Amino acid sequence: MGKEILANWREGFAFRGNYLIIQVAVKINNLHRWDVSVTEAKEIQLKLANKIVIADKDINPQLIAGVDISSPDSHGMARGAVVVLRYPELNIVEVKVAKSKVTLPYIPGLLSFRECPVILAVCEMLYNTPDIVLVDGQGIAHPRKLGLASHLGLFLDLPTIGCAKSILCGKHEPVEEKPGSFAKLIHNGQIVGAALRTKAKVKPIYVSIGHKTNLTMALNWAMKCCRGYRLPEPTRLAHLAASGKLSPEPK
DNA sequence: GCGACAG
DNA sequence: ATCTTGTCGC
Repeated sequence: MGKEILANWREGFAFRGNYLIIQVAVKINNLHRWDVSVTEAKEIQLKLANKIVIADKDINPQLIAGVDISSPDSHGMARGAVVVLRYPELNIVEVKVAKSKVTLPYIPGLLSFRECPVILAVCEMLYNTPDIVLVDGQGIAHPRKLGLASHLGLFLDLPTIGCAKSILCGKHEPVEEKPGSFAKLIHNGQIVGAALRTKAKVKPIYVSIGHKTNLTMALNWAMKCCRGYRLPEPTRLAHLAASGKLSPEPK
């Protein structure tokens, strides 16, 4: 691994095209040897979190994307998927799927180091540039304010929204049953996101700012991308694509 | 010290 | 994330 690349990663300026060779190091019970300790990875997150931009104005998206990765197979290969939909119809404009080697184990709080390379690799294949990207994971609703959606947003330099299926940190009051209802997610006395009821009688999803968005936008666009399922179409379809259940060709 | 813990 | 069939309800 080039020191330059690592240095750039540390500063949050890893170059597009080079991120695949970035190896972020994590040492876990002496089972693995990596290049950066857990402590260092957390310090990197704190630095990157300072670069997150909160949008002051909304946007009128024409293209909304969703990203996800499959769980790695026995060889550590995972499929990354990105689906681009046209808004408001939500019809498929582009689907890309690509396999990458996953090098890090899953560690709560460090998910982005595991998934970013896979997702960035597939996003590099995109012909279209989405206006917003919905991500299957937290944004700033994270112990160090740098969930997958935020980390990805910095690398893509695009507005991102975290749409997680469960809580990483924070608490909230019960959410009304009516779709569109939400309850603020509070962590350390701060509003870090919200539990959003996307569908009646189904558990809420957890929405938070990724990058270049704000909570109002995040809730609004996540909700407007829902079509009768618990998950918004972009991440729902990306999940299907990653698990090989959606043709990697435009319909 | 103990539990919690995105995917 | 994953192991897993049918089934109850809108």
